[in-house]
Amino acid sequence: MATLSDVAEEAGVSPTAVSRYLNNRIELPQGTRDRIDAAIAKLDYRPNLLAKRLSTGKTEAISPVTPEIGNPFFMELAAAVEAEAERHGYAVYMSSTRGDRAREVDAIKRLHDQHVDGLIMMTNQPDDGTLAELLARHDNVVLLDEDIPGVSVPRVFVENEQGAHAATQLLIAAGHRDIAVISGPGGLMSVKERLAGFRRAMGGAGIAVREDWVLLGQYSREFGHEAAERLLASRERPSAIVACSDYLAIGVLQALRQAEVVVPGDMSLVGFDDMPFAELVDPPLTTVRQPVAEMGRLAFTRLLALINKTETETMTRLPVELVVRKSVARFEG
Amino acid sequence: MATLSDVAEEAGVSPTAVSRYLNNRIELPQGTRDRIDAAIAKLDYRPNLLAKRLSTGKTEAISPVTPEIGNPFFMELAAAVEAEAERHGYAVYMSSTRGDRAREVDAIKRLHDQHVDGLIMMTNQPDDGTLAELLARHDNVVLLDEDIPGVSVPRVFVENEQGAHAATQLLIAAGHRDIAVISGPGGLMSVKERLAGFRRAMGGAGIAVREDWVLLGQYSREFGHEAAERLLASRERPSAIVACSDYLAIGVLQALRQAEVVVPGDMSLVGFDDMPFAELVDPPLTTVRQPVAEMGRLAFTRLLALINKTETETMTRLPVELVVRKSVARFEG
DNA sequence: CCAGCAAAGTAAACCGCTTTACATAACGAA
DNA sequence: TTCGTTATGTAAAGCGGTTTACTTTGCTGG
Repeated sequence: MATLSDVAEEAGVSPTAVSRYLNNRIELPQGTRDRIDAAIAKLDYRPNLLAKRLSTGKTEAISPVTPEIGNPFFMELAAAVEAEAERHGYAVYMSSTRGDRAREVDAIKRLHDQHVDGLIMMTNQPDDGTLAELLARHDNVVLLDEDIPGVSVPRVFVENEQGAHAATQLLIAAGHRDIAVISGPGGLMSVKERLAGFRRAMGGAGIAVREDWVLLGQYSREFGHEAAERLLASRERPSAIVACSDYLAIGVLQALRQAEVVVPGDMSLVGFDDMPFAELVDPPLTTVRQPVAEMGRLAFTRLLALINKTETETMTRLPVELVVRKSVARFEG
Repeated sequence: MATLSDVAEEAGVSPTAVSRYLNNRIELPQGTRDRIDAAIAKLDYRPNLLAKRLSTGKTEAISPVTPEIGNPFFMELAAAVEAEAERHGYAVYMSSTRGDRAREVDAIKRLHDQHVDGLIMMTNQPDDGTLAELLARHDNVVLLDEDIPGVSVPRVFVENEQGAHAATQLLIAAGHRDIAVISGPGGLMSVKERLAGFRRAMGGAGIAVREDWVLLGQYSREFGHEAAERLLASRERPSAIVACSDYLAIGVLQALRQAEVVVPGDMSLVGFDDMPFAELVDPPLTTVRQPVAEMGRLAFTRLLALINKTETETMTRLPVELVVRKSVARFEG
């Protein structure tokens, strides 16, 4: 592998000249430039990024940290981040934490170790304070999709409250009054906000919320399944369910199918996220779409600003959109 | 950020001593060890990986290269690789090529740039020779899931032929004789092999393969849709379809639903891959499961062997498994 | 009493690049 | 002729580790 010095020697100049030339820090006459270019081509020189990084202290790389690789929502988000980062010449190193606190901590430390210039954190579990404390000591982090309370960094979220409100209103408008809601861990911002949106819609229609129909657990298929079974087991059944994540909705769908409850005939259902499979399931799922591409794009933009010290704290809320498919029917009392 | 020298000074020894101690290249008396440990703790020293890598030329990192982030199959594969790599203390940098030749080339060059010690390549388009030529000049690459003809590196594939054979036999055993097959780009090894399996099963049952029912295109939902429409438009319809990827199967399913062809009543369907959504669609898809976790694990193991120079070329075939769900029915002539 | 050896380190070069401060030559102006 | 500029570079010190080849010291055995 050719080095900078090899090129310099080949071109008959000093390594300094080559380095500065390549970084546009010097004006050289045409002749010299040609010789250097020729040497680079001849030797197939490619700068050693490691050395460059060590020397400059900049890595030109960022890392989206996602809880689950394999979760389509986070992957779409990460892909969006990647696309935008690439446009700006930044390398992207994806890392997944599998919802493991220790791995989240690792990711942050990796930033500290200069692996990357910045982090875009996504998480799906409530923080016990560990992350907040760690993040407080680091620069160049932006939070995406979910909050970590107590840290003051740029944040990119969606209108969770409005989304859940719209979803619930759709059900109410279809004549439903007995509506259950299934959501993730009570500690998460998104859970609280979506729940708030649900309550506001119910309140607005003058319907009392039955607290035994408010089921909080994990944002997982398994919990969706379990929650739906619990609802079916209760003496009075709701006629509609708001699932605060498409993962939950899928679980619900499975449980209902097993119980031979027809969606939307016997039970209406609306999800949240609009994951890629939402339109593939049976029936195609009515759900609240998050603007994934825009979220990723914006998160990177914020991070870049942070890296270049042109920004401190900001929080952005992106709008969501109700996507009506086939999982909601009119309630025929 | 504390450096090795800081630690050395604090402990009253030379940087060399600290370095060698940390890398287990020297035996030091208890007292010295304690002083170094104390200094490390006091200064919260963390080695600078960049410097370490520059110095040693080893990165202790690998990179799975996948065509599409967002494709659950590749993501599961990547996750499996990651899990195994982590067990061995290797960092994992995921990169996606979006099926773009230029980005595949980039990924290989990154290896050359010493970003990573090795690559696990996945691809989903036939190579025009570019990749083969590039790979021939590089060490430490292993191919996963799909072949790139003409390169001699370790490879981890599945029994494509057997899988398609089993799937087709299932249909034949259910009484079907008019069977169509939909697959990806004809240049891909997996396509050829799955097609071969299909033909062997048909031949074994003494059924002639109708070549106008052999539809090759892309491994995508769109092509699945298109191919299914083509089959429906033909005067004689098959009674069953072998889709050589679950992505294709999903597209087929959509087209059939639109045409109000009931699966499996009017048309039986079997997929390939067993992607996570396969059991979520309607009807749950009968498909051929690839042992994703084992594939990822093995690919990393091979790569590690390669890095440590303990292996040259090998090719492993992992068995697949037919997962019977609800998309196949008996043919009632 | 001293050669010889093990124990406990260390000096300095190196990995490949960047950057600051300085050098040399040529040229025009005073 | 001499001086100041400008154009065209260069030497050398980092960045933070690793590693090879030594050195020093103390002990042991003959």
